[in-house]
Amino acid sequence: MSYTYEYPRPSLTVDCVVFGLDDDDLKVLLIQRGVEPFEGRWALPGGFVKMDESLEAAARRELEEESGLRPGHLEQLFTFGEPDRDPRGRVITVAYFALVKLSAHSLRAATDAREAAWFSVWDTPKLAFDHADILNTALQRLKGKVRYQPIGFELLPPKFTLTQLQRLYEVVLERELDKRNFRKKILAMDLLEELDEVEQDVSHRAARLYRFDHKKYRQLEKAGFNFEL
Amino acid sequence: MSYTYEYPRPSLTVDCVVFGLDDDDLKVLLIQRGVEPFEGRWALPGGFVKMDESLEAAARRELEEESGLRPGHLEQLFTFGEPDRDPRGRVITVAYFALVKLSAHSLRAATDAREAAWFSVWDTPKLAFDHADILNTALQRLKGKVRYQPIGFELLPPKFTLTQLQRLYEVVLERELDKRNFRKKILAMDLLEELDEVEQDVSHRAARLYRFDHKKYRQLEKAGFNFEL
DNA sequence: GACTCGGGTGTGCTCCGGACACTATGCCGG
DNA sequence: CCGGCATAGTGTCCGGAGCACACCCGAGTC
Repeated sequence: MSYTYEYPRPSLTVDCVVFGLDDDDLKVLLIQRGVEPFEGRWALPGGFVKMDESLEAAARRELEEESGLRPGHLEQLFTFGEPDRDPRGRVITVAYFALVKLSAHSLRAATDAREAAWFSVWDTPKLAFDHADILNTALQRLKGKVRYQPIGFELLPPKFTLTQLQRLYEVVLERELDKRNFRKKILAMDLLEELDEVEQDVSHRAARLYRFDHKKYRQLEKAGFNFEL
Repeated sequence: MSYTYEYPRPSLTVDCVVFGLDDDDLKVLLIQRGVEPFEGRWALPGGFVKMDESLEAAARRELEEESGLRPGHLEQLFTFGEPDRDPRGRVITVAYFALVKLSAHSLRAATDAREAAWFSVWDTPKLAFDHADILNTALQRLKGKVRYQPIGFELLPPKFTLTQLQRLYEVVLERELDKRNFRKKILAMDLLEELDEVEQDVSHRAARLYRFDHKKYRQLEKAGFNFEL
């Protein structure tokens, strides 16, 4: 089966930049390419868009196929379409930006035998295509967005301590925050549910656990409230 | 000449949402379609991407061809790719968002005889395809972006009064601002060059003219300064 | 020369953000 | 059992920014 058109057409792919948080390290999911071009190189997970699926559905599908992950947050990032970005010819890629709770998932072997692994975003191997640009763009987006939308919670386990939350912001924003001011501010928003539980298995005083209240956030959002840290 | 591929491929277009400011009204550029589908309907300017041009270049080219405009600001907005968004088949469109100084340009007749015209963004005719969604997305982007990046100046003539500038923000943000606070804030940024000129042909006291100092802005930007209104 | 229409200016109060250091609690090891 | 250690958890003060507010100015018109 083949397809013929009057004018040439580019290929269309999606690529996903998936972030996860591992204690004090921000990780990105990469897969090792099993075919040319860039065979053996690490790259962002992604692939071709099917003719009857939406772009976002394609991103979810590729991510599921290549890593087994189902992200808690997924949004379109940017479309990369420089004519020479792929040596095989004109390929446009719609990049997506995703967050997963690293604690909750273990990586499944990719279906097509390529390896998938988490890398620190500050120390990635050389990437295929223009994927370094894409990763960079995603990092900027994360940095910008985390401050005025409560998406950071998608990186943490459902129950977390305030210190974990603060660490998350410190890692993403690349600067230290004052503990008291941070707690004051985040608690004042009244978006965290204080649980009757504390963390387990620590060799010091255990911290209280909190949960993010999605329902309350949606209510406040409707009422014109703006999350801002 | 025809082109044959092993797998089906979508078509790729760009569409531009071009905003201009006409006194107290925010305008968007639309063109009237001369061919099916949606013949006679108004739509965003745009067209197919050539195989050897970048996405942004395609946006600029289409805009120039269909209206003669060269925008002062152009950035990628979002990529729309729902499978059914175009009745002719699968068409992905990369939407761009542009600002022009309406004062400086007159609309050239479109080369392909379709009509181009400015419409108030609050009162547009029914648009072709999903262009109403695209316009909406662009409006949100403009609203969000104008507050923390000095792109609003691209909508004003090179020399403008503070009242004009304030009106611009009021129109875009859809709320009134306090005159004194606005002036205090914008002047405190030290980004406006006060000229030795005043506006002409007004039947009341003439207001002083200012110019935006791009060079100074780039300096401050490098030094970590954040525009914010 | 009086009127009209926007232009242009300063102050005080309030609230928010940021700097800052000590006590509390639980575990561990000696 | 007691002391040490590691992190949890908490309140105050100060300065600057945001906001509300009202009057005189200058130019053109009639």
